[in-house]
Amino acid sequence: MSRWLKNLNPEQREAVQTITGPLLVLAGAGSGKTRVITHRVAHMMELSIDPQQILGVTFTNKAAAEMRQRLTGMVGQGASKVTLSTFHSLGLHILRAERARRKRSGALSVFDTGDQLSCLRELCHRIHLERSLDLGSILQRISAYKNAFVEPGDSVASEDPYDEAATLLYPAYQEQLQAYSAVDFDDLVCLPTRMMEQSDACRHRWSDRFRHVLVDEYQDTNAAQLRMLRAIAGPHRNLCVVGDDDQSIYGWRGAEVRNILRFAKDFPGAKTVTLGRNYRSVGSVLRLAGAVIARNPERHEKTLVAVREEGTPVRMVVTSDGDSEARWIVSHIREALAGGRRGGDIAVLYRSNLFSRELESELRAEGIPYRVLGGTSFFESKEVKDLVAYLRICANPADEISLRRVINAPPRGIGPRTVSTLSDWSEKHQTSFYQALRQADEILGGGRSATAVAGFLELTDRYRRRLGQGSQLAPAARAHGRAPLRAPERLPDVARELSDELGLEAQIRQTPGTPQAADRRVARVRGLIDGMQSYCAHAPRPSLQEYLGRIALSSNEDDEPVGRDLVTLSSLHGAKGLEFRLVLLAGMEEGYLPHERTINPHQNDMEGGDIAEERRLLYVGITRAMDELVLTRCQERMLRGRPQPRTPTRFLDDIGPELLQLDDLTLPPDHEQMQSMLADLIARLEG
DNA sequence: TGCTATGTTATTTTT
DNA sequence: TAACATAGCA
Repeated sequence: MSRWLKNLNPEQREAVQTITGPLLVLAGAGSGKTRVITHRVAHMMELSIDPQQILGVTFTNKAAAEMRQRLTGMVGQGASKVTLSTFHSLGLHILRAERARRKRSGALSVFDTGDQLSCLRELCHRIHLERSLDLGSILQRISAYKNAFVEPGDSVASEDPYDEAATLLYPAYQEQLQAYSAVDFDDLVCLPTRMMEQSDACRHRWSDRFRHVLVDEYQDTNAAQLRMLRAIAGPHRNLCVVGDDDQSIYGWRGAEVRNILRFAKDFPGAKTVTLGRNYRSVGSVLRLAGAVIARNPERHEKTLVAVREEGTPVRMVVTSDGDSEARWIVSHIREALAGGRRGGDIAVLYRSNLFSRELESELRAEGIPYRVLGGTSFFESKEVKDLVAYLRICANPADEISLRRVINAPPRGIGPRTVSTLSDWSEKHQTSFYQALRQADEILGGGRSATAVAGFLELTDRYRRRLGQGSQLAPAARAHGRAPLRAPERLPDVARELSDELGLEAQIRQTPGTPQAADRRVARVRGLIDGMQSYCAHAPRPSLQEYLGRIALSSNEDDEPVGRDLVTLSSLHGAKGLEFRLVLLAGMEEGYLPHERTINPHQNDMEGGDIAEERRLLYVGITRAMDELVLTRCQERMLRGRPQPRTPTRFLDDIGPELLQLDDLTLPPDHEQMQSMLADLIARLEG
């Protein structure tokens, strides 16, 4: 027997052993999902399957890195031959490879949401579209069109003003991206998929390259991702997907629970393996989870069986207001720490990141070290984006969004007037904004701003050359061998000098705000450069192109060191895939879970709120707990500066005292409690 | 050009 | 309440 089949339960072994044909692994929370994936890959390698032909797809870099680490621990360096990547970096890889084949080697900018919004804002401005429309809602619709493979220009019949705006803007937006040599996150999945669907040769290149495909968190895939998988795995059908429909919490982002519910229909002959034993949580936690999720319709029917002991009962603690709730949570954490629990074993989870503030100040006051998952990402901070924009301009001068972003940052006398003159000219002459900058002198008729533009171009040209990015701008020179490219200098050195020349740090210190805030921002700039340093040290063939693609697709938590003693604060979404000895779920109230906006959706929200998804969110939260779970809620909470009465979440209606031990701190203590308090007091006085 | 005053609006956010 | 954006003013 292959050594990777030992120490697995029968279902896990079944999943690991099934290596050909479509396979659906329904992996309930805590049922050893990652174990199955890594063992399955190791087992395949044991059977002499070429690791280079194995592809593992995840949603986050973190998950991919974790999987790589576990696999390396099992099979050693052979693990590095397996492709473990996110959907988006896989898409970028395919896109680049296919473009290289077609001799289109120019750079690509990867637009994040901020870049997309800037692009849309510019378009709306240009066509004088009503400014009152919320751009995010339009973008959401464009994203939905893309993922449904609606072509730009296809009409979508709808009366909804947002649908109309999106239909109008979608073609213009897509044209704009093309002109910028840019792709957005959706394109990273859709464009390679379309290439594979339209060309048998292309499709077979990739399905031959990856003859075994595994997908993690399949319940979170959207329609385009399904099509991508179909293209790659269609020919050989060696597709194993792992997921749990009960943990689908990204429907609002286009994830289709349907994908996992209908896997057997999409891939006929698929085998299904259900992992139903939970190794994570004590019985009391698991029974509550089961009771909560059982009331959702449309799911793969399954009951998780506890392997562990019953444990202590789950508590519901009720306090009078938000303040006392936060205080109670922190005091409970303090007790747990005093009782020997490590900070790293404790998490407080909440529906909305807003909640972290109250907890943070309370934790700080108590001197308890913590970390906050989520929030604004490192790469979304202004100072980092600015410096990155310069690098993006070096790699891709067509990237108008980056050009506009920093053309006057730091201020160099190129105001909005100048920018719009140049922009109008480029539009009128059907050329790029960059070309307009090149001809600024004639367009503006000389003058101060023309000189400033020339200075800006001189600066970016100089750094572009230093980074060895000049080739696409001067192909002729290269062909004649007249200007041999100097070996590019090291990226971090150049970036540091760029930052110095721009005076970024001095500028940060000048902008209003506390000195600590300025310190943090300066530290982020330095952190960015340090990141380049370590990228250049570790990447096999470092390049500016690759580096930019990487940071565009990376989140802040990717290589964050995890302190063993830090209490974790996280949104329920951010906690998926994690586990903690002690979990506190805060704000178990109507309007908060389910969220107000799910109960009463805005009229510009794309689809009605999905209450079932909110229930799954609670389920995800509950199932993070290993040993102890405490739910909290309060009776009145400050909302938008006003105190609001709060009622308990509907998801815990009819859940009996055998599942949930109610602890209402707003009631006067009863006789028994009074006695124990007195006993405590006496003991303390005597001790 | 840059600052201040005022108004507006509050999810979740793997990439 | 607090953060952010925009408008209007100096």
